[in-house]
Amino acid sequence: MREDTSKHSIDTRSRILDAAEALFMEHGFDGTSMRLITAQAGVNLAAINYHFGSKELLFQEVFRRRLTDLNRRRIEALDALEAEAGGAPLKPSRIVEAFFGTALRMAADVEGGGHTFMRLLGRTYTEPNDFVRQFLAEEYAECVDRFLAALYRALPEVARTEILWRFHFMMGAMSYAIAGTDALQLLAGKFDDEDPARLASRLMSFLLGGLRAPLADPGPA
Amino acid sequence: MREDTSKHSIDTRSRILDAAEALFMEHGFDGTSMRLITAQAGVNLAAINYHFGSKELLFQEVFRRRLTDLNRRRIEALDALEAEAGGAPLKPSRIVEAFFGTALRMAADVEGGGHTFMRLLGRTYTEPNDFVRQFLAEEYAECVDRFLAALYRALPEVARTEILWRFHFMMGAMSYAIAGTDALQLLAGKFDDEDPARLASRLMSFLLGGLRAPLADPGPA
DNA sequence: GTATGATTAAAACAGTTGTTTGAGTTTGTG
DNA sequence: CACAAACTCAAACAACTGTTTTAATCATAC
Repeated sequence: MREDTSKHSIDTRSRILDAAEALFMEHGFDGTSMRLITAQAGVNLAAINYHFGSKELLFQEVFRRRLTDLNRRRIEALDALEAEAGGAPLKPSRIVEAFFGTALRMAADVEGGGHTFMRLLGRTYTEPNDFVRQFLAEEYAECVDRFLAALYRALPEVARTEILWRFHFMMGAMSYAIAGTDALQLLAGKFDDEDPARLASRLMSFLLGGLRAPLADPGPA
Repeated sequence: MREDTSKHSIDTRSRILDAAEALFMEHGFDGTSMRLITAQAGVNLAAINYHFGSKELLFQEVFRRRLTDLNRRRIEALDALEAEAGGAPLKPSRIVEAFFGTALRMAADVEGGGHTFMRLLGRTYTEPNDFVRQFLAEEYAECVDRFLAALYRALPEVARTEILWRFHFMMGAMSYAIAGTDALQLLAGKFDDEDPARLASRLMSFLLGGLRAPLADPGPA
């Protein structure tokens, strides 16, 4: 519950956060018990409720400590693009790169924990828990609004609904790509080595291809 | 545990399966209790263990009764394509249409339960439970092998690793698109009405755009 | 050193989990 | 009708859930 205090406790806090991040990623929210987290972190069971208040609040803190950073960096990248363009509309591919490239760079950081977190994030997009969805939506709101506005301006001739859908599809491809590479080995066998580093460039060209694809036939009304 | 028997029990069985399908979709495997399922199905708590053996086996049966059908239809569509081509290599877009279009048509069937199931399936790709992943991988193996082989033959000049990745990305975009339309409202507000019917054509043109995108720069080795 | 507050520790809390039991009811067959 | 199998039911099982409590330990300022 405390904000932050002596060095004694900040160690316990971050040990809990690290263990929780890895375990939530592996087993989901409902599948991860407090006893599992505290055992892996090497702290007492009551420490979670003492430091975070509840399991839900711990979960939110696991996200907040990284997601705030991620979305801030995304917005900074967009700011830089707009400053560079000086009022002129941006290239859609640059916008997409700013949003997804930033995330993919975080996912490539294995030692710092960014990789684990991005896998957790990818899975959490489809988490069934209500409070998780609402929390994520709030945490994303500002960043998504900024990027959608930029895309609307960059593609004035395209219906906004279509841009929304494409953005949605791109989110899905990225989430799944990050969350699923070593999770569900549906395409078993052939993925293994050397690849994670090149995931970013592969995914990015796929996303841009999808973004640039001709709009679908509206079909029979 | 029984294979199938009197009309008394097949009603109980399918009532359980229907309730479980909807609840697993809404709350996930760990988040759905047996008491919740049996209450919604209007049957006794012990009925699940009696008819299916365990919660895990019920979960698998929820998938098997629809997934077997889906993948069989996919393979039939591919068979039809190959018969029509008579030995000539297929157009990649036709292959992709056979795989994803079949799924999207199932997802468009709201009354028959296909919609609910496909949303469940989309979420389950990133389910953290071990037995779920292994079960899905087995259930998909034959179908995925057939379609990958077809894509390899249709795109002989493209490295197989690249095809694998693109297939992976396409799976992600579709899963997320189906599972997430009314789940995580990250792109809140603007999706609502009239759209679900046109999801298929929108997604398909996005997927094909991604599939046709120029290959990524291999980058620094 | 002693007092003060922050942190940790072990134990217990009430509630929920999936599963099993054993008696009851229904169903189909001779 | 009688018999046996299939099925349903309420109750209980032990194990586990997140949380709280109470006492012990630690760090720090006076």
